[in-house]
Amino acid sequence: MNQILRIVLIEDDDIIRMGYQSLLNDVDDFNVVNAYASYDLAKKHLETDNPDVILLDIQMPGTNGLQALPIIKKALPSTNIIILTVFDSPELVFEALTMGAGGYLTKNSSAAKIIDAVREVSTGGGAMSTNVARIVMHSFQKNLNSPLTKRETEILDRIANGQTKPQIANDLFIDQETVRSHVKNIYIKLDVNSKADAIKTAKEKRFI
Amino acid sequence: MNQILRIVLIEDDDIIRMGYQSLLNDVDDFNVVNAYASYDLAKKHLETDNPDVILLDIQMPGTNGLQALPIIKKALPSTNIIILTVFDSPELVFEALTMGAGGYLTKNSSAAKIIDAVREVSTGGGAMSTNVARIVMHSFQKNLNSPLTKRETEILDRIANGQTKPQIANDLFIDQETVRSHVKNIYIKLDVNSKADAIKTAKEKRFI
DNA sequence: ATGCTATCCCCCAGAAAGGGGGATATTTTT
DNA sequence: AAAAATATCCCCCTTTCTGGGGGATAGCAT
Repeated sequence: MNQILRIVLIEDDDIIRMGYQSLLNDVDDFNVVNAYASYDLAKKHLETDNPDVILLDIQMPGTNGLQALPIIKKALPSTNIIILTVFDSPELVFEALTMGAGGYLTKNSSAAKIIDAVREVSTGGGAMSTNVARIVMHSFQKNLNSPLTKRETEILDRIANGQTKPQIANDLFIDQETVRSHVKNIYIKLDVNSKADAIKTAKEKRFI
Repeated sequence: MNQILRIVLIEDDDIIRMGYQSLLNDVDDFNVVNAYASYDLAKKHLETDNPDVILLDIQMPGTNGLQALPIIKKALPSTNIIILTVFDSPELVFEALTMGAGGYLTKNSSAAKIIDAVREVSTGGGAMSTNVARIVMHSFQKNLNSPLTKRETEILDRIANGQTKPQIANDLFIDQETVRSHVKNIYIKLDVNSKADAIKTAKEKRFI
C-alpha cells in the first residue's frame, strides 16, 4: 500500500501556503494536488481534487476553517483533515476535534512533524503537537482529592447521566432511601441543593 | 533552567528496565536515580528518590501501574508520570489519563520519542504515542449526522447537565412548553421515553 | 474509641415529568 | 412557489420525583 497521498492545502497566507506546498511535494509519496487561499475558493474543486488529506488553516477570509470542517467532512467523509493554525486555545482545539479533525498542529511544528502527521491521519490515526496534547490530556484529568466517597461519586455520576433515584437504587441493589442519604451528603459536601448545581459543581471541580 | 531531570523507572522486565535505564542515562541532562521491578518495591524509596518524572509500567507483580498511579500522584503531586506499556486499549488509556498520567506511551515507541516525552511531561505537558492519540481523538468526535436539530441538541445537552425544563426555559428565554415540545421531539427521534434513556442513547451515538 | 461510611426508615409539600391533544410563524429545502 | 422542517406556544391530565426535615444502625478504619 505505497500509494501516492493526495493532499490539499487551504491557507490564506501566500508565503506559508507555498512553503508547505513545496515541503510536502518534496516527499516522494505525497502529491499536493491543489492549494487554496480560502475554503470558499476551494469548495467547488474539492470533489475533483479528491484529497486523502487536507491541511486546513482556521483563520481565513469568508468561511473559516472550523466552519468549513464539518461541511468538508460531510461532503468527503473519507478525507482526513488536519487543522494547521497558530491558535491553540482549548475551545478551538475541542471544537476542531469534536467536528471531526484528525489532527491539530500548531504552526511552530517542524517539517518532520507535519509530514509524520499527514502520514498518520491518512490511516485514520490522530496527530497533535505537544501543546495540543497538553490541552487534551489536561481535559481528562480528574481531581484526585475529591471530597466525595466512591459510592457518592458513583451515584452522582449516575445522576449526571439522567438516572432518577429509584433507577439508581434499583441498579445498585440498594434502597431509594439509601440513595437519598448519599445525595444529601453529596449536596452538603458540594454546598449545593439541586441536581443541576451538583453536576455543575462536580464537573467544574472535576470530581466526576 | 537546564537542570538535571531525576527519573525513576518502574518496570518488571529486567531486560527492558535496564535498556531504558541506559538509554535515558545516556542523555546529558537525565539522571535515572533508581529503577524498580515493581511499585511495591519502589514505594518506600520514592520520597527520597524525589523524581521529576516516573516511567511506569502497567503490568507488574503486586500493585499494578494503574493502581499505583493515583497513590504516587497524591504522595508526590509535582512528579509527572508517563505510562509505558504494551497495552493501548481505550479503557486503560482513559483510566490512566483521568488518574493523572502526564503521558501514555506504548513500548513500540522509538528512543527519541521516549526522550522527547520525558522532556515534555517534565514541563507539565502531555505526551502520547500516535496509536494513543488516535484513541483519544476518536473519543472526542461527535456524530456529524445527528437527527437532532441545533436547538434540540442544545436542550438535550442541558438536560444531560441536570437542568430541569423550567431552568432551561428560563436560560433560553423561551416558554417551558416550548422546551417540552422539543423534548417530545427528541424522545421521538431517539425512540426513548425518559431523560435517562435519551442521555444514554445520545451519548452512545455521540449526538451530544 | 471516634469518626467516617454505607445502609435503611418516616413525614411532608411542592416541583417536575411525561403522555395526550393541539396551533402558528419562521426557516429551510426542494 | 410549494412543501417540509423547525421553533415557538397553549391546554388537559396523573404519576413520579425532589428536596428539606427528622432520625437509626452496623461495619470499617485510624
